[in-house]
Amino acid sequence: MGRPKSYSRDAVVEKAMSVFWQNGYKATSVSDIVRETGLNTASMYKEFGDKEGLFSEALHHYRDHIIGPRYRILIDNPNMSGVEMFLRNVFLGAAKKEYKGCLMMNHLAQKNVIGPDAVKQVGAFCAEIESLVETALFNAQSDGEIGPEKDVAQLASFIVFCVHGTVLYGRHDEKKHMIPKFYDMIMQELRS
Amino acid sequence: MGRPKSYSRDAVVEKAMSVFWQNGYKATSVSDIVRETGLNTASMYKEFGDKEGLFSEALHHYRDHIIGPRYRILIDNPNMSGVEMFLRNVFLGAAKKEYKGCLMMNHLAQKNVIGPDAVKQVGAFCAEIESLVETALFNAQSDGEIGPEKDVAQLASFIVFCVHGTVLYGRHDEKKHMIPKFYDMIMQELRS
DNA sequence: GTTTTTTTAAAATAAATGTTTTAAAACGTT
DNA sequence: AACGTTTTAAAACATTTATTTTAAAAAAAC
Repeated sequence: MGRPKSYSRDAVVEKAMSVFWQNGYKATSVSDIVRETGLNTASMYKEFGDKEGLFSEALHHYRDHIIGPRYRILIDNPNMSGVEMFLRNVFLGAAKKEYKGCLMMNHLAQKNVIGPDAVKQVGAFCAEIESLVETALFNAQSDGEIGPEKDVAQLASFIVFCVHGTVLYGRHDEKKHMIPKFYDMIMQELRS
Repeated sequence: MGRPKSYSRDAVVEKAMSVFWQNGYKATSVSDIVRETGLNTASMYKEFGDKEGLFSEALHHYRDHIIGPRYRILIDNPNMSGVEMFLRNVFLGAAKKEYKGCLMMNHLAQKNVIGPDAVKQVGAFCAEIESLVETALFNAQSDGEIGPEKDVAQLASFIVFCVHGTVLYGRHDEKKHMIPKFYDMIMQELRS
């Protein structure tokens, strides 16, 4: 049934994700993408509809393959030790990341530049991760691992902010020394 | 001699800075700028040469009017109390900022998108503020206000990272609760 | 081997964007 | 009021960018 594709959809999406991650949506042209991925322009439109469709796939890929696995540990362990493992993993992993920041968070302030679908996707993602952390903290509170007087929702957003806004967003990756400090700070805050 | 300008250069630069700050260099078109500033296209090219020239002026304005005054306190007091006043000022001021992040830091990872002059400007700015903090910390060390065993250069970059990467970069401005926490964390780190 | 289906390469189109030009309007100077 | 200079408005131009079209190439199905 027809000529087979000469490209791998997954490989294209992954490469496109890298480019979008590196430059941002608006600063990435379709030409950039076809150059970097080797994908043919027509094939790109056939496969993804338009530039935003590909960006949307890139966001999915990011969620499923880059950030998702990091949160997996928190899904499997929605409790204090899950939070601790999650943070240790993220804070240590931050040093070896290729690109800077969180692809989603990087586009959070660009609602007028990325399309409405992407805006929704980013919003849903933020709500999702915050909820994950919140649930784990809530359970930790039930288990008596963090004080009953703590504002769990507030702590959750604080943690998400630190993780995505600062550590994943480590533009200054040469300054790795701050990473264990943030880890200590958060754990101290949780335990105090 | 000749028709006087109907615009104020300063007002134009300030408005342009806002737009660049809000959208980023690449996602801001010259049309956006002339619409927002009311400046005539030809006047813009006469006055600033090209888009990058205007961006460069915007960076200068940001440095001189937005960030500069924040660091003034550190220039006038290159010592421990200067650091403390500076941090308090920045951390409290962060809540009321109109736009998100540091205009310079926002473009740090966009070396291929902004022109070479702007890249230099951003680099110089980063070196400059780091040096300011470092000098103050060095003096604080001489004064015996922070321990002699502290790595002052490391602390300086940590502080700059926190201030610009996190607090000024407060995309999540609804989560203001973390601001005093960062302040406490840094002061505690300095004093411990 | 012909047909059928789909990909691909390259050119074509259309819109946005950066920049320049042209001529008219505005103002100070004489 | 005429002159010289500069701004301004609008159109023109060139380039980039997103998207579509066209026809040739490639492989599967019959």
